[in-house]
Amino acid sequence: MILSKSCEYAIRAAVYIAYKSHKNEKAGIAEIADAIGSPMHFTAKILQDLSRRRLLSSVKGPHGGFYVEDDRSLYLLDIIRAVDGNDLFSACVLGLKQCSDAQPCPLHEQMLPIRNQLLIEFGKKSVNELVRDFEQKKYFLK
Amino acid sequence: MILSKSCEYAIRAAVYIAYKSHKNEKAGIAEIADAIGSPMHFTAKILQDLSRRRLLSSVKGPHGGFYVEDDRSLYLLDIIRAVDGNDLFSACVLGLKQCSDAQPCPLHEQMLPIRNQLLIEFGKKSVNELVRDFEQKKYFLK
DNA sequence: TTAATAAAAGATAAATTTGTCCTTTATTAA
DNA sequence: TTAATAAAGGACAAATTTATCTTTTATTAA
Repeated sequence: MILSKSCEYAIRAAVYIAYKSHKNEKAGIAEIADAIGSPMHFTAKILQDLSRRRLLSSVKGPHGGFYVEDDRSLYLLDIIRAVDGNDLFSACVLGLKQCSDAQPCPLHEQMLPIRNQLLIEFGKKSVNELVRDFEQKKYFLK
Repeated sequence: MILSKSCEYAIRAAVYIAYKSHKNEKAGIAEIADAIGSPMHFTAKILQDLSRRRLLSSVKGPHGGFYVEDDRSLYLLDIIRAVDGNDLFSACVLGLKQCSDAQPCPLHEQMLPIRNQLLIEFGKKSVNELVRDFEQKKYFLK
């Protein structure tokens, strides 16, 4: 799998949160988990982590919840890196420690353009863009 | 990570086994694990599975070990599918169950060419090709 | 100021992946 | 035919990922 389950939840939750923020509403964790079909407490942990990393914002208490400051500057790549790290874009596909541009594994060259493409697609895809698609009911989050 | 650890071991082991087969020798599991820097018994399980699936061959007893019938017809894609399944090439990147060509997720279109590229690269890369590189000491297996 | 609310945090557990060890079975060579 | 060898198979354990539940802390509205 390209992304971990945590990362999938993170992205889907971020889209839903941004969607709510668009309507000037915050999203509670129960609502989020329900909306994206994910385990609530597990999702909470992930979002709390994204909150700590300032990719999302949150407030406690009544009328509290998660929200995004600016979904235009929140890109999938940021979420992926925060949750799964950078391995998808840098770790050797064969698991060889020595593998590098200088001492490449036999798949290194072939993987480069693929990884770049992943970087490009995830890097240019903003949460805002996904929200617009979602608002037009182009897809579901679960 | 693109491939599981099991799958990484599988590919590296297959290359080493094919390399030995090239020299008309069989490879024992202790030797293989040593050559590719992997946990021996764990690697054994993986290879036994590949053996059952006829991607590799093996014989027990003295002068036994693993070998390949024809490394020219053994492609990385076969190994990857045997070990990790087809999810890398088909499962929705956001983990959405409903996602399909007919009802695509917002990343579906962008992922298609990337997945195709992966299919192409893994599909055209034979173990034999990696063995030739390995014999020319172009890279190491650990 | 208090009660209600909701995220944060902590502890625990289930599931999966990865890794280890021991016994059994098949094969070979002597 | 026997002893040695090496894969096959089974049971178990560690590590990681995924998931659940409870308590604590911060915030808000009344």
